[in-house]
Amino acid sequence: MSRGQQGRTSVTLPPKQRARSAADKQQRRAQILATALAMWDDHSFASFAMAEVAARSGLAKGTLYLYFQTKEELLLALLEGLLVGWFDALDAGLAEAGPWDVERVASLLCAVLDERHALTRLLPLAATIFEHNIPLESARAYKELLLDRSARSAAGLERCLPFLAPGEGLWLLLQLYALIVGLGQMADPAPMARQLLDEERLSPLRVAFGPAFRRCITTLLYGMQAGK
Amino acid sequence: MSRGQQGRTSVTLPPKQRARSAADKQQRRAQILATALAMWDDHSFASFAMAEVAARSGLAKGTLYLYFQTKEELLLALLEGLLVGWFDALDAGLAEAGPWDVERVASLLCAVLDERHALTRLLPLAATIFEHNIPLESARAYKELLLDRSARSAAGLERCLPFLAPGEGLWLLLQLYALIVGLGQMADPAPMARQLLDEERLSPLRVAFGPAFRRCITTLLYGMQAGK
Amino acid sequence: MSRGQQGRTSVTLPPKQRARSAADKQQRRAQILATALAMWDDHSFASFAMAEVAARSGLAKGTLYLYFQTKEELLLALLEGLLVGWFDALDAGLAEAGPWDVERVASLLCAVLDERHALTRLLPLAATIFEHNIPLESARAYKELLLDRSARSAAGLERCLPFLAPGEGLWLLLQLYALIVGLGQMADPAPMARQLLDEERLSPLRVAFGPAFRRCITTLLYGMQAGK
Amino acid sequence: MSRGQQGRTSVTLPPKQRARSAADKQQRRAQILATALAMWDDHSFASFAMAEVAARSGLAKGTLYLYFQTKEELLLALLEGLLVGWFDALDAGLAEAGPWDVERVASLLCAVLDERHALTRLLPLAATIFEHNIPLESARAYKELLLDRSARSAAGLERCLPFLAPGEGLWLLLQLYALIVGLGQMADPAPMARQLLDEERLSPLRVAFGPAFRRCITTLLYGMQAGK
DNA sequence: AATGAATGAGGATTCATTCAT
DNA sequence: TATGAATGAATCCTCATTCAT
Repeated sequence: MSRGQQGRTSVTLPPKQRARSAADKQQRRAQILATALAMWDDHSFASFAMAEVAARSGLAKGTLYLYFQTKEELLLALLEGLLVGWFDALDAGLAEAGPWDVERVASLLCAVLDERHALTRLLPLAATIFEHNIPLESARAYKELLLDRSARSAAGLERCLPFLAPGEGLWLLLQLYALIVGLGQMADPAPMARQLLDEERLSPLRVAFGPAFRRCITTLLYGMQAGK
Repeated sequence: MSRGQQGRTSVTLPPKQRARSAADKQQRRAQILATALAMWDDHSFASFAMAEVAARSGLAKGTLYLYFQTKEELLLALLEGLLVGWFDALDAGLAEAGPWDVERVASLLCAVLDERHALTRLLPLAATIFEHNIPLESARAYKELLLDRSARSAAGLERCLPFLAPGEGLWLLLQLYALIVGLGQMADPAPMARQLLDEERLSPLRVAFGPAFRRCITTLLYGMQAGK
Repeated sequence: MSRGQQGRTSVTLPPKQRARSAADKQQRRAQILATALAMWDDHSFASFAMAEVAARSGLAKGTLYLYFQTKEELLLALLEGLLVGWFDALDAGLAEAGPWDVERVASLLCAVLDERHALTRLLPLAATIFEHNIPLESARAYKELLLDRSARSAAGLERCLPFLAPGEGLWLLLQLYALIVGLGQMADPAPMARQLLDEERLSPLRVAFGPAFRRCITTLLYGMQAGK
Repeated sequence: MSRGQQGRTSVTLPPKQRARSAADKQQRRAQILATALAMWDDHSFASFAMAEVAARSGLAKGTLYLYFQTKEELLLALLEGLLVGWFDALDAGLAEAGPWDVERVASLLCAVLDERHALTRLLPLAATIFEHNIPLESARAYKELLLDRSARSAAGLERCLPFLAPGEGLWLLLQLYALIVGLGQMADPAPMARQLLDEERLSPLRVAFGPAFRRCITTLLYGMQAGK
């Protein structure tokens, strides 16, 4: 009988307790990712330190390396988790009954991202991650996940927005990725940049992610519709 | 006869030769930036090492610091130079006589960026630079440059595209920045990512910057036009 | 049988062997300090390099930073250790039964310092250390240690030398610190200075720390006694 | 006719003007030393930068090296100047008619130092200077100066204080050097140390140079007198 | 004599990763 | 499985000094 079945009601495996069963290990992995997610809010890739992940997880540094081969693999796993959540929410939304118009789709796309602020900071990181040392297999798994889920959601979009030609759903998603990355970066400035933007003179450069994202999406959708 | 009187036609000041006049110094500075620009193609912010800039420039490490106080200041200067060139070309294009339609503006915007591939990799770096140690004044100078030139070009855009309401020119430019950053990141993958995208199965994720950028711009412009 | 059970009699932990227990770590720390102490003999603050400490300790540079946050903290720890030893010896000496006269106290003070030659070179360093980057807390801890131990020893001195008024014990110690620093500097010249002092003509400038210190102390004590 | 005789009333040679005559050169040297003296107040040996001396002098860095072979030689020259002034003042004071008692001599010694605060910060530096690269001849010149002037002043002291045995004058001076160094260091703490000493708890460690120096001298002199 | 651009050795510190326990 | 001490490569930046002009 595994420890996991001994009536332990807590969902979380106490740190420093050995994860013996596969389920325990999965849980530990998830805990590490949860810690990393929380940390990510106030860290850049460079300042995101494995030592701090370990400390915040209540684990030793070496233990992290039992679950993730490198720092990059850990961050990639984090990104995957967020993306899956995002796709799930999007697909669920698109599965609802119509009628769909541009505004409703825009609302859905914004709502789905709204709860996933970390994604806007993590998605641009993907490029940085891939510049570094990650196992080819992890990289391929990520790309395949991205493609498969994109294809599925693209189909949903094409279903809800009849003016989209075949293939335009995927193209729309690619544009969204670009906007998430680009607007995310502008809307989330480093402390010094934020300080500068607080100056009245520079205020026109301020960008609020939510409204800007919505405005972009809407414009894009109307543009695609008009293109017919 | 001094070197200065030899009608030196060469544009490049030989390394290790003292840059005495203001012009010489400007030239040396430009050389360093040119070296940095070339290096930037295969380096991330973290791997971009001052030692390598020096070595590639044929200069000593310390010499770099005569021209740029920090690594960040060097990279910010690089970005500024590219941006200024981009704005100049854009403004020059917009100054030509009309008639302007969406397609012509899109063509201009693409053409202007086409020769400035490095910009798509450097613009997203700005966020990283600002996270690090640069003098507040350098940061402010950059932001003000960005704002001033954006405002000027925005006016040009509003002149050429009558359907743009006041303020929409700047908004359009902000969208462009986001797209440059976002699409740039997707179109310029790290070596490992590129290798993966070469696999047939993942080919739908391939993005060619030029066409994608043009398609986005066109869609956005039609969308803004339709919004009237 | 683990290393820990082998009745390890050696006082020194072999370099590169992991210091696992708290005792091991304390020992490693002490080893580093011992290395630093030996090095200090032929180094100034500026030339005292962490790389050399590491090399001489048979450890990696990074390892030093597991035990001391900065170079300054290491040197401050070295100074603290020497001071504590000095105070301990002084207090032990003063605890012995009297009768105490000036000569006996002078003898004690000299004897106590005699075995701690490094102190005369390290005490003046304190000023330099404090000019640099150390945590405020480390600095305060040092100052409080110095004050507490000084106060305790001052009490001992006042007990043994009845002609000392309350407060004069501490004042005497402050004078001693000044003499240790000042005479220490004169008695321990740099190689070039030593070479010069070897010249017959300059011999009057030679100072032997021990006798000079004793002569100063004696004079001071007689002076304080006469002041009554 | 040298430029120096052309009725130039200013005592100072304008920076960047060539020093042609020997007198001009001497003047330029003196200017550099004056600048260095002013700088020394807020600099340690390490932070005392030749570049700043040059800038403050209105000269180029290279020019300094026409007058002083190394940074250390410059500082040694500065120390020599201060010492000579100190000895001059001391000898002048001792030349006045008696009667001399301990208090009057102490007053003289304090007064003579009082105007030369920089000396208390520079004298301890001598050791550091000699640890570095200075020409042997400069070093010997300094030592001989120190010895000669010490001998002369020692004679003056022995004349004024009849209880001093032959040789005790020089010994007294050596003690003074030690006290200047030692007390100087305690009385002139680095900013962080000063901040700590401002805390009430650590106030007993505060030392005011003037009173402390006087008290020490007095005690020493009474001690030497009593030793008869 | 004056300049100041160029030099380049040198040092502190960080942190992902390993591996002995 | 968990640990965490040890590693060591890697990087930015300083500054006394030189030397071509």
